[in-house]
Amino acid sequence: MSSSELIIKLLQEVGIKSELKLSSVPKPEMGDLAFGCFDLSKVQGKSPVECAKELAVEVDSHLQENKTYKIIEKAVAFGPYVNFYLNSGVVAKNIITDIQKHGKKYGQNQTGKGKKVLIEFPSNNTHKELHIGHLRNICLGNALTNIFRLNGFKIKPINYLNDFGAHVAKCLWGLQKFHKDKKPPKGQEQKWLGEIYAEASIYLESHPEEKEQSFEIQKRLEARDKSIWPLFKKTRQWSINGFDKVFKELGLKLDYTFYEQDVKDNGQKIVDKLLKDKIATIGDGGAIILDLTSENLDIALLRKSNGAGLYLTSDLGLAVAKNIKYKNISESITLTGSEQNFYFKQLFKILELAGYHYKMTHIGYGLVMLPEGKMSSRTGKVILYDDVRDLVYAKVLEETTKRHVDWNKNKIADSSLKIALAAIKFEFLKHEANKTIIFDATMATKFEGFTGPYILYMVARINSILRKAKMKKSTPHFDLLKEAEEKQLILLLGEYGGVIEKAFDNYNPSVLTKYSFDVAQSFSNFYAKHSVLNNQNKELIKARLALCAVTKQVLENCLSILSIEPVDVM
RNA sequence: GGCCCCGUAGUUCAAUGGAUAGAACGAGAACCUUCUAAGUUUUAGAUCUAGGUCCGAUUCCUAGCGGGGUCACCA
Repeated sequence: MSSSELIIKLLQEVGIKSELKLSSVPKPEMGDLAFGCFDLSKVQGKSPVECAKELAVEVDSHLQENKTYKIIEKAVAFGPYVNFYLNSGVVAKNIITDIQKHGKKYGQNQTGKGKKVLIEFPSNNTHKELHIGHLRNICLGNALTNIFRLNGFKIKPINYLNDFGAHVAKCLWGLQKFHKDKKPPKGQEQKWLGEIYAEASIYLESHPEEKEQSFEIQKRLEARDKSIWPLFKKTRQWSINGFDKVFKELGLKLDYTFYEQDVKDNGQKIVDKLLKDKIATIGDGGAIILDLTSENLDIALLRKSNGAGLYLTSDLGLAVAKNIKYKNISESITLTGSEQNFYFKQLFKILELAGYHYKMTHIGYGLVMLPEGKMSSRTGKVILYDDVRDLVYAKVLEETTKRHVDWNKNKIADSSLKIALAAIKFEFLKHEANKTIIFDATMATKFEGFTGPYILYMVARINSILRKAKMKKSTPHFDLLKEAEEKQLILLLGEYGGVIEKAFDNYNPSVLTKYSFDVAQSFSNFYAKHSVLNNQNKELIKARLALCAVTKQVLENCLSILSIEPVDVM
């Protein structure tokens, strides 16, 4: 039983019936856990301060009589709160042995046992660039996948590659018009296509009279016409190969990938059915629409007047495909930028009207903006993932080379890449999901303070201590861990399970970046004030080594959720 | 204009309706004969405005101001 569960039990025993929630305490000298007497004051009709005073006395005397609560030392009233002081030794023993026992599985729960969840991301487009918006998407998706898994869900990360829309036609049109006999640089095929797409897109904006040619290509594409199909297949594969490389680098492991060209026709069938059932109607100019104004969702366009499908058409087909591939889905999550929030409200409503009733969740994360404004491929103001990685990597490489003159080139490169990816991922995960990020390159190349490298550095320092310690493993005397910094660190390690639940409840991995930083900082405080190895007391060294090892375990668990790989030395 | 999201130190971000609003970067001042200075200590510095609900509001409600997104043949 955890210390907070025990306190709740204790409060129940003295007859508290209101909702029992404990909170943390602002300063360590004021105790370790607090119970606010606000609800109680309403029930008893006294002021919260008065209630706390009486309750503290009652609880404290109950404590002294009852020997089952040796983890709780005393209860003291502070204003409207009753604060509980925990016994350092018992707390240390409980938490440290719990972490030692469960290791990588420490803090997991079974909330989602038996439930199958799909999470769909990054849902990017072939023939287009991969920019830092996609990077945020992948970082969030990876972390959410891990968070769901730790909460007991069976979660399947799936991708939906949009390989069949107008963007493909635009790119192929540009390729034929401006680059007909050119070959892409080797290994850069995907990037090359993305550049051509941007070029064609900009060109067509200022030459609308030529748009017809791109529509023409799209028609041939949808008809799988022989004049365009081989070029489509070849370039599509370039994109897919390019994405796979990035996905692998970022640690994204997909369970399955759906392609728009495979699902679009099924989407058209659903539109036909909705029309037949008189749910959808024919609107202005002969397009097929669905009036959702009564739901405050305006009008959704299901099929163009020329018969061609839209993004929405394909998304209906995707739902069909998902339910064929995966049975008994309890929840389907889609992760996109927040500019699609409205679109997904419409889509989910239409799917409901079409007879789909599992839980559908759209997570719309905030846009990634540049200090000078919104990213836009039309004006060429886009920061590509590759460029950010190269920039951060170059900076880490410089630092690592300076610090480790004795390392060989491969070791420096390998370590630098891991640190660079840690810096990037952490940077993109530390903001709350629904908030806009203003991406500043100078911030991303700083590796101090609330950053990924700071966490890795603490893990590396712990590794260094553990390497130097040559002690036999034995059960330490946890009573020896009584310094304030030790106690604070241990209590923080005990909160890990609750943090995983919170991240899950809010679909928000940022609480984990914050928590891992708190743990790393708390360890750093301990490290600065107390030496682990330079000590007369062998038993104290053993106990502190155990604390170091479990701190490392919790930090590595956090990093693993964030899909960040630690380094042994840095 | 309708709808959605956001407004907190110079900057980037925290804070289940609760104790003195926390960090990081930047600026100023310290600390490497001491387990890795990518570290630690320390000084200055903030809740957009006006109402309301509440014992108590950064948090909830209303209005306004400011920023972003979105609103049928785009993805």
